[in-house]
Amino acid sequence: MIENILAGHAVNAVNQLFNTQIEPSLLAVQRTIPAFRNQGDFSLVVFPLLKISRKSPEETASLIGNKILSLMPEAEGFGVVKGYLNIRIKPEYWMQFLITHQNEFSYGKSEAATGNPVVVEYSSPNTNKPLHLGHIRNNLLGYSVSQILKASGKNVVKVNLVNDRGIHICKSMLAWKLYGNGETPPSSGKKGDKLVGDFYVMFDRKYKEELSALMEKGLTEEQAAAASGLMTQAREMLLKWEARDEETLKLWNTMNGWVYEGFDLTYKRLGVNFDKIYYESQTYLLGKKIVEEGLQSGVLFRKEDGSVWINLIDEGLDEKLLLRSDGTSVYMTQDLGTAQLRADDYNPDKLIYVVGNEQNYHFDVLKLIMKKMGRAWADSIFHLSYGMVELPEGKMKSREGTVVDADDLMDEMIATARAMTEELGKIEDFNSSEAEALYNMVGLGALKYFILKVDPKKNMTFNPRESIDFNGNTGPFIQYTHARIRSIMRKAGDNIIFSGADNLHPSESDLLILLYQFPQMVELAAKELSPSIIANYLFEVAREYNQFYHELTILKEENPGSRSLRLAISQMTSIVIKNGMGMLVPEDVVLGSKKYKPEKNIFLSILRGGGGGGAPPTRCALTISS
RNA sequence: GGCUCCGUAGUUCAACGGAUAGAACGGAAGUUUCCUAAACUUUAAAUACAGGUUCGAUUCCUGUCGGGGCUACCA
Repeated sequence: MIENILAGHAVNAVNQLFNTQIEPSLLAVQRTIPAFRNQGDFSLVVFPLLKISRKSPEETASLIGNKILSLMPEAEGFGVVKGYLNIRIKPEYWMQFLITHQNEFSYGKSEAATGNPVVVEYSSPNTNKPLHLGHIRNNLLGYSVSQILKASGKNVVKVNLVNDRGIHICKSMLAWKLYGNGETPPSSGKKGDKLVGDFYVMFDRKYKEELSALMEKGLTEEQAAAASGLMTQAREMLLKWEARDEETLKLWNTMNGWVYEGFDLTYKRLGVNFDKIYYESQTYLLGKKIVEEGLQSGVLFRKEDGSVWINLIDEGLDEKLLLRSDGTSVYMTQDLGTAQLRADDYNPDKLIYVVGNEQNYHFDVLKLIMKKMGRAWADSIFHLSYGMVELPEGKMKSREGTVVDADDLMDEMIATARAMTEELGKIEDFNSSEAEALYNMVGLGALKYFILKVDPKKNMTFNPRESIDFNGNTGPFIQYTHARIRSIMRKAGDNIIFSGADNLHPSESDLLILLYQFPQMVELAAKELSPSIIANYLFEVAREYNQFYHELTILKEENPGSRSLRLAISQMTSIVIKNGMGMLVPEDVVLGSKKYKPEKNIFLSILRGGGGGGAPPTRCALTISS
């Protein structure tokens, strides 16, 4: 890439001028800021070289500039502002780039994957709670990071961890048994996950009623809890489950099945999917074995009451419980087993966990334990920790009933898209299924883009109204730009072949250089595990394209060289938007597939939602505060 | 209290230690006989505070103030 070529020549120039070999890292090559674009395309900061040159910044820059001009065939001129050397690259270089890549439909995406896989865990919700806004961020991040890693040439395995066992699962089962009257998703008309979630809530309500009744009789809260018949029955059910009681297992399978079916629908709409599902019910025993191993090797210790702990005080942390005094496992126990299983299954380069930042401590501890247990792969554990999602009205709180359900939110986004479209009267010639498809694409595209454009590390505010605006840094703005380009390409006909033009307009070269940088952006996003880098880049591409579109005529351009140049740039822009969007979400969900023949209205060109296959899914239980 | 993350225009987001801190929304003012105006152009507006390191700090370090999270034999 040209930045590296330029840096290489700069190193040589310094060597020849000042007889000093410098590290390329000393030289920062960056895109020239717009204010000085009249001088050059890329800039070199020469301040770090002043000690070597022993000359003024301006003089040093001029000397290097002249030397680079003689060394570098791609350079055609330079300008100097203070310590900044601005190098102009020949237009032919950018045209050649366009000639080479104009019809490369996989531009920016690596075709072949190499190396051991990267395992990305995401989603992992609690099967008692339907997915909410917090999960949406988790799912979108996990899916997108996986796509970005793939695009950068990694083998990626997307995995989900299902929290399908434990006392909380028994609570919803018990409530269904006692009060459910045989209700099923079809009989109630509820989604499976919602139905089970309702019984979980019902257990909690009945339990509290029982407690207050007992406390009215004079028991303390603790006594009441111990005397609770409901809780006793739940515990009994857990014991039965662990003892593989047939009837309990049957109910367990049935109700889990309902939840998975419900989650499946939500996953499908979100457009996420998984390569492998891990179930806690299948990993917690392995976790217990690892605890056993740790006890024998002396890494772990047992307290008098029988509970097992690890001492991490020397590491600046605390003592951490790994097994309860009654021998049952805790959250961490199963994670030890799950991590081991993944290491055995894939021998991965990296084990990425997409989990909210409230669990930072948990993953620090997980990594440390594995290290102390002598697992060489412990260092490959990486917690992709993301911030909370808030609403303009404030935080979601389950107690206050302000949790935004994922399905409801998606419905609302689609409804807003409908209302806005109808208000503008844009699609009067659409049939109903086309219109529905459009609302889906715009509504869901808005939601997904808005959430992914923010740096994962940061807390964010999701503003539904703002997200769906066609003006501004939004998904619909990018979708609209893509639709505009497709419209032009359709009118231009199929074979656009650019072979050269007389000159480059600044709008053309700015856009072209931006397109040129796409692969670098993918690399950066993969390195940082940050979809926001791709999202913000795509916005810039779309903005730049709209400017270009407004400023220059394309189809009606009379100069054939310029016309084909602009068409080829348009073509590449649409490829970059399509491939880039595909690294955020399944691209046909937000940009449409080619199956439609959008003759009557170009909005159809962004139509048609596909959606990936879904699969069943704990870690998200606490992304909302309670 | 301890640990940790974060404080950038009115608001929501950007900025490998580099130029005059970018956008978007909202505010103000414009652009349609022309490939989609769900677009484009112009404009006012910000680095919480105090030190330090550096040729250069929004970025790194220290402290203060303000906010989030964690600190369960919950997950």
